[in-house]
Amino acid sequence: MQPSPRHPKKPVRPSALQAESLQQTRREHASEIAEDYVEAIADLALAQGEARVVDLARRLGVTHVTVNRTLARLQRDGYVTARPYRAIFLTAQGHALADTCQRRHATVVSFLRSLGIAEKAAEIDAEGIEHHVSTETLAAFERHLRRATRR
Amino acid sequence: MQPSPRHPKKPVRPSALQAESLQQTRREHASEIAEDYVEAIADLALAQGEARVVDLARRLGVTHVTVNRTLARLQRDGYVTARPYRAIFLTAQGHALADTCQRRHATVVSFLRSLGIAEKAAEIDAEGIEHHVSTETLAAFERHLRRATRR
DNA sequence: GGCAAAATGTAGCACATGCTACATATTGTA
DNA sequence: TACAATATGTAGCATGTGCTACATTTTGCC
Ligand SMILES: [Mn+2]
Ligand SMILES: [Mn+2]
Ligand SMILES: [Mn+2]
Ligand SMILES: [Mn+2]
Repeated sequence: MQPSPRHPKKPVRPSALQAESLQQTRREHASEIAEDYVEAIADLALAQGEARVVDLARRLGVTHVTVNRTLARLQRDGYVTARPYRAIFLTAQGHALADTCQRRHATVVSFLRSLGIAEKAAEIDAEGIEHHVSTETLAAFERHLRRATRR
Repeated sequence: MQPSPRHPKKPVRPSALQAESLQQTRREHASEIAEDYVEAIADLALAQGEARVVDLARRLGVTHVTVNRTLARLQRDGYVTARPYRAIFLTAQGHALADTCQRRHATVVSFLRSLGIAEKAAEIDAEGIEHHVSTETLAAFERHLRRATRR
């Protein structure tokens, strides 16, 4: 122990709440890659009928090796089906997640745009922010958009 | 190659932009832990005069082992000074980062609160969102706050 | 001063997520 | 149909970030 704290123990933020917040953030990070992948797969399936490893690599900004290993995880976790040298398809679970994520992504981008943020910055920031937006916050974003639109 | 795409190649989002966004998000994740640590160290230094490993562990919701290894990285990267069995202190570089992060954290929380989000949810979401807020978006949040306050 | 409790340090494991280099399969086309 | 280009797969490396179990040091207190 150290001698004398200059101030009585009065943490600016309660440790318990910050610990809880950070743990939540870590959980969100763990599911984040799955979310971005299923979103990209759904996009590609819509745009060109199917998603190939090489498309995903280009889209996600990683090598095909990384895509491959991640797809194995997604398959293990029930989000996609994939056979060697074939296209990748979403399971029902994957589709459900993709829908949720696409909708949430669009909402976050629109919300940022409504604050006057430029298209490109809105896209870039949304890609990170989207994974940390709770149901309550998403609802607040939608509420704000409805208000901004009505005017 | 696969036979015939049902639609002409018209990706919903351009691959290049999404790749760039995701790469930016990954870069932000790489600096995120450093940001949360220096913020916590600054908080603790203010509240009780110094930051100890055990305080950080409680605060960050991880074991003291994780704190230890992370502190080695922060030391390597010039954010903190630490000697065995002693308290941890921020370098000038660490202080600068902590100030920026504390200010940004406070802005994000206030912004979410101004949208009607409850205290706890605002804290939790802000802990993740803060690391993905660009200068432009932070400015927009501040602008919005000034407007909301003035009324 | 000495001892028990607390704090700190370290060894070693697991998993995620990126990479390069190289091997194999598929496909478009000459 | 063969072959070159493209796509896909795999081995092996690095780093980050979490953990448990155990060793060592420091500290509060009798
Ligand atoms: Mn994203
Ligand atoms: Mn994040
Ligand atoms: Mn944070
Ligand atoms: Mn923070």
